[in-house]
Amino acid sequence: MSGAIPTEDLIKETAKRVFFQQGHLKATTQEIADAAGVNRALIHYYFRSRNLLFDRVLQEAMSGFMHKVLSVLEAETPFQEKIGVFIQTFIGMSAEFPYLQNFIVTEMVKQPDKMTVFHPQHLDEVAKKLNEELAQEIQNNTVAPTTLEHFIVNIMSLCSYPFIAQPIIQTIFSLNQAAYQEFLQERKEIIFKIIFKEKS
Amino acid sequence: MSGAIPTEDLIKETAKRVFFQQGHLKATTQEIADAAGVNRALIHYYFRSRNLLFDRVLQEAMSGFMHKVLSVLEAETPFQEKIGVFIQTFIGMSAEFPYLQNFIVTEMVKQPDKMTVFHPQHLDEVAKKLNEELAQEIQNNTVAPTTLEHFIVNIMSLCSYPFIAQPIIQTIFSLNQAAYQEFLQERKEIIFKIIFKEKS
DNA sequence: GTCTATAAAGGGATAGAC
DNA sequence: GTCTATCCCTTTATAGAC
Repeated sequence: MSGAIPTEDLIKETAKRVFFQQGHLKATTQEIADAAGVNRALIHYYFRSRNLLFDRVLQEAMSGFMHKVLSVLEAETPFQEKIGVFIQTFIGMSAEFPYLQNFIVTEMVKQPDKMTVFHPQHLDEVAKKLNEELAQEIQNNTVAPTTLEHFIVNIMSLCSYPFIAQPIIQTIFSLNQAAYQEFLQERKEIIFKIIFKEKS
Repeated sequence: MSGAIPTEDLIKETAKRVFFQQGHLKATTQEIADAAGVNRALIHYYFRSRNLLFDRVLQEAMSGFMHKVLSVLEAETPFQEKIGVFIQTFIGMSAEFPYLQNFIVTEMVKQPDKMTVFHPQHLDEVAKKLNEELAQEIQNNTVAPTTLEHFIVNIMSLCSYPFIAQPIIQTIFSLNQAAYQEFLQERKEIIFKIIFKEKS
């Protein structure tokens, strides 16, 4: 039937789920095959090896993430609004694939060559424009003096770390699953407020 | 000779180095033995299995980290100074074991029961005191209104993430190794400034 | 305590039938 | 395209000599 998902895509989507949603970094081909409801040999038929499947899935996830984030930063909206959407988007995507950030970091330590996706061609002109806008904010005294690098890293840190370190934070503050989800949502506003100074 | 390191400690220290400084999460018993300059069988003689070695080394690292951080927060110094030391300490320890945070998270996803170290007995009273001090800062308008949980998570995020995500950030901003070390040092001041509002 | 040799298990990969 | 059976390699773990 025409509505059925091709086996290749089924395997790929299942792998994404197992890796990035369940956080099962070391999932074997057998486990992925079981989760997809297919025979293990089919993974080798379509992807030749576990590594090639892994790399392709990770590559697609990384470039998808980067693409979405960049498109937000390229938008022709006021700076503060743009950063607000950036925070929303970053947290939203992380909520969908809670372990992706962790995977990226763990993997990129081993294969730094696979990271070109994080520095696309037009990044420099995007940065140039953001730099001008940031300078304006600093002049307006809505942002504490800083560089674009620190400014961006601050936001990424504040958005990303609570997902990466979820089990630790949950334990420290004795938050159950529901409370932690609530906590993460609260952060959208908290982060915006810490980044931009109240006008007084 | 009496100055020699006992083999058991040698293995343990070597494992710490391989795991948390070199970031070799999947290091085999053979690789650890080689790095320590001992025979592989000795690892099993002293620790019985790779898992037990791994767990003990991780446990010690985690409790050491938590202990040091808590002792800073318990100090009888002014709040802002205390938080300043906290930032310095957190970044300092992360610089010594750049991959520890990553290990903890990756591992704690699999064995959440091993995490009791992150919620020691006296944590609640420490939190109570910090809460009062934070309330005072908020009243003084030196900290934007927030909860202690978000306040602490903000600091941990800002300190920890740049280590965890080093390869990504380096790529995005085209920073070489030396530039990145400089960048990390700059953050000590940057983080303090973003946490505490300038008095005006 | 330290070594060598070997067992035992787990998982990736391929051949070949259907 | 999909399955079963099998091979092969890696790595952990143990037995036993020194």
